[in-house]
Amino acid sequence: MTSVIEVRELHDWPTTESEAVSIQERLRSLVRTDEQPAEVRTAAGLDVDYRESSDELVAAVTVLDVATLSLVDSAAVRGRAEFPYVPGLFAFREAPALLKALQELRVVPDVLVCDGHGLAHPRRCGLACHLGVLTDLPSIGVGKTAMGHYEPPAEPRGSWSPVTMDGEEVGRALRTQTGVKPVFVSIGHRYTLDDACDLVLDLAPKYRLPETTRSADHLSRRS
DNA sequence: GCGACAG
DNA sequence: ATCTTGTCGC
Repeated sequence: MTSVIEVRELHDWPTTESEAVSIQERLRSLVRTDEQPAEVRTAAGLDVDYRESSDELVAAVTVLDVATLSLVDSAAVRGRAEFPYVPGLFAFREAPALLKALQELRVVPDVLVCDGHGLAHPRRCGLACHLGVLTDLPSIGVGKTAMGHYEPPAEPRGSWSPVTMDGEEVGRALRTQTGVKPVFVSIGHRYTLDDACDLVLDLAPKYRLPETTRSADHLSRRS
């Protein structure tokens, strides 16, 4: 059974934190920020649910039609966290199972909407960058809490403010619902920040989190 | 040296 | 991530 999504073998599995850091520095050099898909008709949501023992997990991917937010495809796989949770190395914990789930899809989504950050990361290589580079698919990160500094955006839906790290703009705090805490959007791979924010607003017409994330979260909990 | 630090 | 009550609103 061959996958429609090919996962590139760009690195060995790290044994230590310093090996993981080296891998991120190399993956970072492969991130493309100068491209944008001509047309984004479908978007994938990715999320992981942890079970007892905290290293048993279920990774879920859902693919939604952006115009209608209806479900086009989905996949869920059980797995095991292969790395401890270390801030900054989060991707090594969740990416393996998420990549397996992506390989079970029957359609190739136009963009991956990841539950975590992309360039808004100490080494500018968060989960969304890992998944984007390893699949070579466009990707963005949508985090629920900030990494970096920001001022709260204005109250109306659609308002945003820059998120900075080391004086550099790495993402945006985006208000998806008026009067509700913002989400934190950053680039993963082959996408622009302006378009990422437009996409997240399209995907979040009613709730704070995009429907991609919500549907993947629901699927992971039921699988 | 200490705090902060996605999920 | 997860542990947790009641409450408000559709």
